[in-house]
Amino acid sequence: MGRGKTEIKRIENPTQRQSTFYKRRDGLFKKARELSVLCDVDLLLLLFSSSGKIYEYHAPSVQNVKEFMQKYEAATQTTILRDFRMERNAERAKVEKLCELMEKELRVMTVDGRENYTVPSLEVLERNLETAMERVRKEIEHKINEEMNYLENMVREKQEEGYGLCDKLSHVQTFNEIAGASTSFNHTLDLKLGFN
Amino acid sequence: MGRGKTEIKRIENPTQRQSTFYKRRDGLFKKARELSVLCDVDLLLLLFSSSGKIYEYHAPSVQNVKEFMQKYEAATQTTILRDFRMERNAERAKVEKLCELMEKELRVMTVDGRENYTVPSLEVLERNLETAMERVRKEIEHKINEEMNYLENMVREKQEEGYGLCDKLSHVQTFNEIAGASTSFNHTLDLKLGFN
DNA sequence: AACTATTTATAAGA
DNA sequence: TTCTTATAAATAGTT
Repeated sequence: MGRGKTEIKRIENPTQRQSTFYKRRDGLFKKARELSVLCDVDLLLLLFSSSGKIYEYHAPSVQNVKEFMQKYEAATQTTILRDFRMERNAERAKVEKLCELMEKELRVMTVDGRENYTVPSLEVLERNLETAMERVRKEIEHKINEEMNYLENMVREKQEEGYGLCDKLSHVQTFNEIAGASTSFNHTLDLKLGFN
Repeated sequence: MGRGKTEIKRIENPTQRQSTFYKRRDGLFKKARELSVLCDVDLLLLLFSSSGKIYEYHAPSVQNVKEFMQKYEAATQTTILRDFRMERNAERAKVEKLCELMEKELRVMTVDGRENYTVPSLEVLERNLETAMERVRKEIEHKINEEMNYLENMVREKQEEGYGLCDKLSHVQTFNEIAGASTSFNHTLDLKLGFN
């Protein structure tokens, strides 16, 4: 229609293309609306102009694009949305399996009633528990040693402070009472703190 | 167009509606194709006839409906597909947290080096391990008792079979050698099987 | 599905 | 983008 027949191929002149786009876009949307109304048709029309602008029409019976796409998916058995669900379900299954394994391991470790043990598995468990117990005891020993060291260092520091104090004292003493008392003072401090 | 103006409202006559549907559907698809080709437009047209049949057209530049919807989603910042992803991510986070907790519990239970224990927590762990160990030993005892009982029953059954055999034997004996031998025979059998 | 009178869409020009 | 208008295209009513 119009003053000359047009071949259906890309219009290279950008101005002309843009002009044609406006006219035909409006025409298409009008036709879409008429069809959906006249013939009771659920219809979705989405388009991006070459400049990237988006235009959409959906039939009055269609609430929104998402709803329409869900209907489309259901009708075509395709995977517009479903593959996300499948992906998710696969992931969930994998994770559930992992959880189950960990749960079971925990149940076994804590020897609750629900597990069905065999004598050999119980013996393995007993050995594992013994190993764990050993580790715990070593760890406790280690921690206590650590604390001891820390306390020792504390005491040493205090002791050094003490020495400084004693030096001062001995200094004072050498002036007041003549030397010899400071070393024995330090020895008694060592004994009180439990070092030797 | 056509021999009379048509008001744009639902055609109530089903035959006429169906006829109009075919004609206008073809027209719409043709217009859609022409627009997408002439003006270099990404376009998707989906429709359901009132009978539920689905028809679709997408521009040559569009590979498939899913691809187009992803573009649409990106352009509109809406959530046709994304809410599934969000849902999935939320779920994943929840599950990961649970896994982490269980992993940690397992690490604590097995006393591996990565955990940072305090002395009181180690003492709690030691007590738990002791409890578990007790349970394991009780379970072993229980299992062994179960097995013992099973074996005892087996033996008792065998013994009863043995009695049956002896009865038959004694019956034969009474005919062949006169009564008296069968009871002593059974006593020796009892002794061989270890009962008394 | 096909025909065709008539309406409608739109190409070119402003 | 929008209007105009000559003309091409679509289609309503009919067969």
